[in-house]
Amino acid sequence: MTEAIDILNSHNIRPSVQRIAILKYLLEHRIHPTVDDIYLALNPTMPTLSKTTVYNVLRNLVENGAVLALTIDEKNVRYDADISSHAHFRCQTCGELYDIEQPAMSDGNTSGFKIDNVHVYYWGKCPKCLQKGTGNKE
Amino acid sequence: MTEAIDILNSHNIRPSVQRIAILKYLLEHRIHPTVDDIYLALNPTMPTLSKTTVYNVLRNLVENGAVLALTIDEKNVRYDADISSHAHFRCQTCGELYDIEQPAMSDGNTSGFKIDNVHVYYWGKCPKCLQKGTGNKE
DNA sequence: ATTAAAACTGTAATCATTACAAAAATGAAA
DNA sequence: TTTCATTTTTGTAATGATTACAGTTTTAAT
Repeated sequence: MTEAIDILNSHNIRPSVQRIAILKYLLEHRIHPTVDDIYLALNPTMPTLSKTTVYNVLRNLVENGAVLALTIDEKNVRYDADISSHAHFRCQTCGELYDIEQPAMSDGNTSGFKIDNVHVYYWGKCPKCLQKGTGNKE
Repeated sequence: MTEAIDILNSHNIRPSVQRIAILKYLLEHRIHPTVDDIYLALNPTMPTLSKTTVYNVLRNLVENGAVLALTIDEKNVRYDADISSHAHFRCQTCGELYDIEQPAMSDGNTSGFKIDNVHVYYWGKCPKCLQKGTGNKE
């Protein structure tokens, strides 16, 4: 499909081969990958791809609002092609990063500030890990 | 004041000279400083302080919930001794980091997740920069 | 005073990210 | 379809924050 190309065009980013491949990967793998994840995933089919290009392309995508950069992980930045309004949850037990519903909050103009962007990060225990740790006792 | 000592004790962190100094600095300078800010500020009066100690102490404080680690700045982690519920705003024009009111949001148990912690990061234009850029015209 | 545990220090290593300059690709004009 | 300017990509080297580690100092209890 040409969804990646459409997105690039609509954000005024010229659809080069590398940009298409990286955005396409993000669109098809909603796992909030790191730069390394993306590079390692594309490398087999695109051996000439440079990791610098992955960094460059992602910065471009983020600056133009086509992709989100998540700093919920203390080690690496993670990337998300889903730019719709949603929050992120990091399980402190298993480390998994979830998309969760964005809570309703007073947006717009918070006491004199012009707000362009919001990120909501949650930490806690995910349903799977909650179940495991439920021995009924305490 | 012994506020720093009280906080350390209440979080079961032994109040060493370095821990008191670092937490005290955070309490008295609500500027969300970086590790370097803290190290450079304390160094003149504490020449033997090691930057590694600043890292160690801050990790300890954060792990024990005495201090917040903010990842709103893409370069460095910033630290905040105000652990009450509040959000953070980063002005994309002047770079200033503001404390702002935490919006009311559905907390507690968001669809099966046990939530321990929330960070809300806003980006946009602060009141000062909004005024500067108001030429009335468009 | 003795001693074991905890905390601190300085240096070296790690690792993500960026700078940079050369090479390649692109696209418009002739 | 050549020419040329611009954009993009690439690989290497540099940067800079953070961590690992091992030795030293401090602490607190006996």
